[in-house]
Amino acid sequence: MGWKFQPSPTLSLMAASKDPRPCSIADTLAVVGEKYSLLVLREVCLGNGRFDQLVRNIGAPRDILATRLRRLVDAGILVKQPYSERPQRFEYRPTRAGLELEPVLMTLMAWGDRHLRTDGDRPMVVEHSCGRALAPVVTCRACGDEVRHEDLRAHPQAPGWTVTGPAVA
Amino acid sequence: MGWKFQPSPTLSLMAASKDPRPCSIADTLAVVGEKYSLLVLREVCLGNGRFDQLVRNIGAPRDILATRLRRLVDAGILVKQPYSERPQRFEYRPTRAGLELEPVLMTLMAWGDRHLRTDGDRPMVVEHSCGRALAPVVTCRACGDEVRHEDLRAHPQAPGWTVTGPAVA
DNA sequence: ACCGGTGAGTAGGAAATCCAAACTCACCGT
DNA sequence: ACGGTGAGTTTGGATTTCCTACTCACCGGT
Repeated sequence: MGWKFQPSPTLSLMAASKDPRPCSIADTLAVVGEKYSLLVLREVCLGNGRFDQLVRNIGAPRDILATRLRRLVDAGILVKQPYSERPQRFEYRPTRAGLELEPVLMTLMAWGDRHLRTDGDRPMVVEHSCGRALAPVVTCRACGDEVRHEDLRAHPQAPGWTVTGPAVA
Repeated sequence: MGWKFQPSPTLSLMAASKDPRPCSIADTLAVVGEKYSLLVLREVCLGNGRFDQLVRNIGAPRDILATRLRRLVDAGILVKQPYSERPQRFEYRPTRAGLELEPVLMTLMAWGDRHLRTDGDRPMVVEHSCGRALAPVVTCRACGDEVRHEDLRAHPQAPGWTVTGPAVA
């Protein structure tokens, strides 16, 4: 992508460059929305954090991958840890903030499983500690109910928003 | 972005072009991972589905937006509905599949609110029908528990995967 | 000491995308 | 007739991406 960020961007600077609205979705995508970034996170969460592993597993060009890794480290989503001195070798690992993006990955995976695989074959099953295959559901922390579009109403807290009201095809 | 898709891609064709692994995360990102796509979905879920509204609210170039809209319609995430004949005017609305991506948006928003806004001011609050501000949590459908990294184990169902095992910084 | 191999990148130019502004086309209101 | 709106398309230049090759540091075997 190129979610527009400056040469030497403090995190706060680059986030709000183009989107006319203040929005945490846009800001988050400015950090992890570029091509490959979320796939990097997928690999790193699986424990495959070495540069060449990432190149092989993601299929990204090495230079782009290097750029993405720098960015994710800058954003506090990954850390670069040495796993061997002499020869110096590094491994990228998720920080706590990085791990908190894992639910996004799970939700994306679930959507893809449901809507993109008519054959019904999941290429990957994630097992939850309860013993079952994970089927992630987004719920409301307050009431515990599954979040459905009809139950949501948006309340802009800052100028720049117009909300016409929900409508579904 | 450019998540690599061919000139005249049937949905199934373009998904699996470069990623060496079969993966529903990658496949889903191939559909909605390009720049602006998820912001389009944000707007459309808010009911702001007209072309010029989208241009203004997202800040995307008109040609790119046109491309994204075509793609999202092709993918069955949006539909283009006339809201006036003579003059012909259209509005994009989410399909059911599109709405099922809303949890992804909520999760991204929550992450941004928590990690990108040190001031603590949310630019937008979504109210749930239970009366509280929505704090989305991803849970396991089977047991209802919140999904945490430590509780997950990946089981590849297809060749191409290596899972080193979880590790956190 | 030499040879080949691995990990982690960097360099350089071609190819694809993105962007902004201008342009189109159909219609409407006055 | 004139200006304005909605929904795009065109154009040409600025950025990004992509691909291949190269580097640099080190290791292990002979």
